Amino acid sequence: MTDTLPPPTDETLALWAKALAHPARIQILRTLAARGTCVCGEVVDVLPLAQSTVSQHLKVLREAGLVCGTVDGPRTCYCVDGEALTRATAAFADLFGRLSARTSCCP
Amino acid sequence: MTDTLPPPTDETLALWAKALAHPARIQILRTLAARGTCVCGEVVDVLPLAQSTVSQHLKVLREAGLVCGTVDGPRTCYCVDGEALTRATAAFADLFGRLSARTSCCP
DNA sequence: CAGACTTATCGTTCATCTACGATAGGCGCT
DNA sequence: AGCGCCTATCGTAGATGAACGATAAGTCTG
Repeated sequence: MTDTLPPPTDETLALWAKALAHPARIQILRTLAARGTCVCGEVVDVLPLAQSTVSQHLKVLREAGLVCGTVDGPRTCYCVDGEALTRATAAFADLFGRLSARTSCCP
Repeated sequence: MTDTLPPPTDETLALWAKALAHPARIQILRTLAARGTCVCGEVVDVLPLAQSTVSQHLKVLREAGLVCGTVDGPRTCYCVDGEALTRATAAFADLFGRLSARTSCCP
C-alpha cells in the first residue's frame, strides 16, 4: 500500500460527505457491505425506491469513488471500494480530530 | 458522560454528512476550531463569501447540531459542539468500520 | 437619545437533487 | 435468430441548495 497517500482536499472531503448525505445511499452502502454481493437488483429489492432511482444513487456513489462497479455478464457487480473507504475513514478521522482539538467556548 | 448514547439513525448520519457536504462549511468548522474564537465576523473575513451566505452556512451547521451559537452582546459566539462532534465521530467510525468489514469483490 | 456596528432574515435567481416512468442497450437462453 | 431479463440513461416535475443584496433587529458607545 502506498504509505504516502495524497491528503484529500476539503473539496474531496465534501464530495465524500455529499455521497453520504442521503439515507438511501447509506443504506445502499450498508447493503453492499453486508451482503458482500454486488448485484444491483438486490439493492432495488431492499430499498423502497424505483430501479432508476437506485441506479442514480449508485452512480453518485460511483462518481464519488466510494463504490466501484464492474459489468458481469447481464448484471452489474457493485461493491464498496475498500481503498477509497480507507482513505475516507482516515480523512474524516483526521478532520474530526482537528475539530475537537480545541475545546469549545459553550459548555 | 452518558455511556449509553443513543445510536444515531441513518437519517441523522445523512444529516451530519449533509452538513459536511460543502467545502465552505468544512472551512467554517476548521476556522472555528482553529481560532477557538467564535465570532461570525472572523469567519466572514476568512471565507470569500458574503456575510449572508456565511450566516446561512452557520445556520445549516447549527441545525445539524454540529455547532452551537450563543448571543454575546452585539455579536454571536459560535463554536463547534464537542459532544455532537464526539457522537458524529463515533458514528462515522462505526459506519466506515461496518462498510469495510467485508472485502469487496473488485480488487 | 442617536448612531454605528454586528448578525439574522427576506426575497430572488440560478443550479442541483430526488424521484419517477419510459426507453434503449447488452447479454444469456431456448 | 428471437425473446426475456437486467441495467443505464433520458426526460420531466417538484423540492431543495447556494449565493447575493437589501433590510430589520439587537446591543454597545458617544
